[in-house]
Amino acid sequence: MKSADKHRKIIRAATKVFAKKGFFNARISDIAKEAKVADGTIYLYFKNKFDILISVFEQEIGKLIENILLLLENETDPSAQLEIFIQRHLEEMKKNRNLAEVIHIELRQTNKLIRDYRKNKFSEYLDIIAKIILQGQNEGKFRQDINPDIAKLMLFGTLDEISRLWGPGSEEKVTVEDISRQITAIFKHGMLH
Amino acid sequence: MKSADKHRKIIRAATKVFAKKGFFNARISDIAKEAKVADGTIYLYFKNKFDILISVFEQEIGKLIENILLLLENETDPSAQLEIFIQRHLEEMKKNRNLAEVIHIELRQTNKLIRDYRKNKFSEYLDIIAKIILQGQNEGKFRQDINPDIAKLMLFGTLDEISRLWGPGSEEKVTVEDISRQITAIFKHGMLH
DNA sequence: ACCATCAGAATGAGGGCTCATTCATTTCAC
DNA sequence: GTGAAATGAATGAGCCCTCATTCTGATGGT
Repeated sequence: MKSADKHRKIIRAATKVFAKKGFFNARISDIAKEAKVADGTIYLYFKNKFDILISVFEQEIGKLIENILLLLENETDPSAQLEIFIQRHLEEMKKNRNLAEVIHIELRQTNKLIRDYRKNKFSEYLDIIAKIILQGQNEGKFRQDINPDIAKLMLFGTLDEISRLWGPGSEEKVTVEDISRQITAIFKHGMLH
Repeated sequence: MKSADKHRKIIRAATKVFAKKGFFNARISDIAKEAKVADGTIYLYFKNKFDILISVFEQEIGKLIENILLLLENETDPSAQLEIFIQRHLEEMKKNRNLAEVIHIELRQTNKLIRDYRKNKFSEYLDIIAKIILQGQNEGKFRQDINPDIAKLMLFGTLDEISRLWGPGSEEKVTVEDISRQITAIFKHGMLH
């Protein structure tokens, strides 16, 4: 039986290998070895190397989207929702470094190839932010002159860059809470006195 | 004579090719063809393919640093300096898409390889931001509880993500001025009313 | 002015290696 | 016993870099 279990096992292995070596330096045999299957087996579950990357991303970001949406349900204030989003994203990136690396490096490296795909799953993630901001504007809590589509990119860019703090070769002891607080503060109130 | 001219020519060609295809998909022969030299000639000027990337990055970001520092000299107010930085960065990325792509993709893709280098040249760029913020704090204009090293990452992350708006496959008509104004506003005053 | 000599710049064909992918064979589940 | 699943050795396409060779133009001897 082609098991969903094995499918997952390969994805998990691939995430690890991609994170460690980058897509282009990752060998199929590395992934196979990590997943404890034969090279050929991978091709029973995936079309090609690139298809593995897509699947990794879909799987991981999908889980994150679900998780965040669930958390947001219990909170109606857009300002608080923003804080939740920020904290949850950073938490996940700190915990799941492999995902952070894959988003950080691979999402960009393969930008040109992945674009169509990105239009689906990744923008779904970004749109969570945009919706929160729009909601805030409708409730008169956020400034009207902000373009949610710009702001969502600002926030994601911020988070993505910040999450490198927990990447390899960083001795940072900064906590997610501290950073979340700071980012949230700047986004809400700005840097000026 | 090994001419500096040819060196530049190869760098220019490489920038173009890297931007278009990404580092790993760029062929030495592509670069050679674009530069109108023989494949072998490239190895008279560069150690290897990766060395070309380093040089491209060094060259381009170096010019940008010089240029921005010059502009900042004429302005003492940190708040205005921030605005200048933001606008100049985005202007450059819009004008010089090749550089934008190289920063965007390669800086990340080759993160692991380039790290030593990054500690030098790239952080020099980031430190311009940090210094402005510190200055603002010393003058009592920016909030004291902001960590300049976090804020610099926020701003760079923001700008880097935003500059994708002018990347290939975007029909955006947004102007640099509009976006600069918006980003500056959020950074200074935040999103709340 | 002319040519011989030469240093070193430029060339580009192809060696040699690295993988992504395939497929003949084996193993396994029922 | 049969067909699906798994295997991993074999394949071959692709490309970085080398190096034997050619080209260029500067120098100096006559």
